[in-house]
Amino acid sequence: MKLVWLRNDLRRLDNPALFYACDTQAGVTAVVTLTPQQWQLHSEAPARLALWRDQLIALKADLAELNIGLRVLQLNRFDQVPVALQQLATELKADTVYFNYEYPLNERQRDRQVCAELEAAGVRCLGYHGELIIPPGQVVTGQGGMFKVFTPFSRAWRQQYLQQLPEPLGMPACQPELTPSDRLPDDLGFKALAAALMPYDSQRWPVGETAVHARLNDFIECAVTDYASQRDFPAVDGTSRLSPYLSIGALSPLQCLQCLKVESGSDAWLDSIWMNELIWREFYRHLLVAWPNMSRLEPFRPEVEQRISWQHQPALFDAWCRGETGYPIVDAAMKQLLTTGWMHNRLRMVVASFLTKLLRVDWRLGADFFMAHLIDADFASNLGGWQWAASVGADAAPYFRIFNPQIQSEKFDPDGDFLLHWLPELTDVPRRQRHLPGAGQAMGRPAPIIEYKSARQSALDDYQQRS
DNA sequence: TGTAGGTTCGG
DNA sequence: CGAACCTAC
Repeated sequence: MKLVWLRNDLRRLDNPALFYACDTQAGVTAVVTLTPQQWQLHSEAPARLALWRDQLIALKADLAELNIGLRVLQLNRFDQVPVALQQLATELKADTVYFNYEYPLNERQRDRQVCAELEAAGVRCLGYHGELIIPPGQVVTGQGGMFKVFTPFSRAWRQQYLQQLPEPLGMPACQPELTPSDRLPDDLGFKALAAALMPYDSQRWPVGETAVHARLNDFIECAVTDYASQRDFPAVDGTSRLSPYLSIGALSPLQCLQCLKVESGSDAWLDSIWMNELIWREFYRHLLVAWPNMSRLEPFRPEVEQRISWQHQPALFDAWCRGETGYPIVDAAMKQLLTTGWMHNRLRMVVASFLTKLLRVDWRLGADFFMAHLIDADFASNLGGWQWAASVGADAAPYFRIFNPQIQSEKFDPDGDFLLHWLPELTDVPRRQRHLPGAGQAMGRPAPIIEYKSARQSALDDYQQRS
């Protein structure tokens, strides 16, 4: 018997752990570990957990077609996982546990402890890099170190990719006999965890193999060519909207790239801007592995952060969290996040720049807030993005890159469609004035919590200061 | 994956 | 007077 420990890899196709477990036809049981207390410590977003649950429910049925049963271990913290898995392996007489690596420090430590426990009990542990296209450590500089800048990393990454030409794995082999699942209600026992979950728009984020692959194909066939011109407009559905699926592993990045490559029918996919987004994801994961302090919330460039005096003003942070800064584009973006669990990528940059540069609130608070709310929350990409915005990351934005919320709004939501959708109070404000800080105050919108010009100047003075 | 403030050029 | 371009932050 083989055990497959599923985590954020809820898919049958191109799942190395699952594929190789099924290879031997020795009988396979899948297992998940529920650790609500750990989720809380990690600020796991309730919408993301609900998506994960629903994808797991769909996957359970798909696994049954391969004669693979599902066991659910109800635990609390990571430190309870080793013994629980060892006991299950013993009960099922499993000789091997398969899983796909996760890269944050706590997860890696958990996996090390699990493997130690299992191996002490005579059970083999096999890990795979199913979450990445190219495994960590395989894209390095001439000196053998990790790239600190994206562009050369991207060049080396493409070279590596063309050399190896990895192909996604197919459907795992069907097992001789259905292994028994836990007897669980239809919701797999998640009812007890209701407090940790939040409903999300299941029309926008359908789960299950068919729906997820339909979404991928639809994007690649219809939208990827317009991606470069459309992706920056929050009122337009111009992004792939695949990130939640990548986050829970309903899709692998290799499947995304393969789909792009096959559909393009030429070498055009090599120039696709969208491919860059997949490579950014690889970049930040490689970085997380090469540099453990990233998991500990250390900035990549402490010498820059040292110059910054974070303002500890809870009232300002709270106003940002609630979407009541008085800056329409910032507030509309935050309301989109609070209501739907998702925020358009351009707006993530706008609100992150606003929080770190204009309010000068520590980027860690923003990063934690995003983790707690985003349906596509991703530890590595989130840290990378926030450090980028705060100018303390690898290949960070220059410190003087400060977004002007009003200009961003006028440029990327020229008709104010996005603003109106989330801030209907602005309906009667003349079109041109909707972008202004303080717009709609007569209709109950908040006054601006900071004055842009002076806040920008303070940030410049702060970041610029010689040490 | 920026902005401000300048200059130049054409209508 | 605005668009286009340049440069420092």
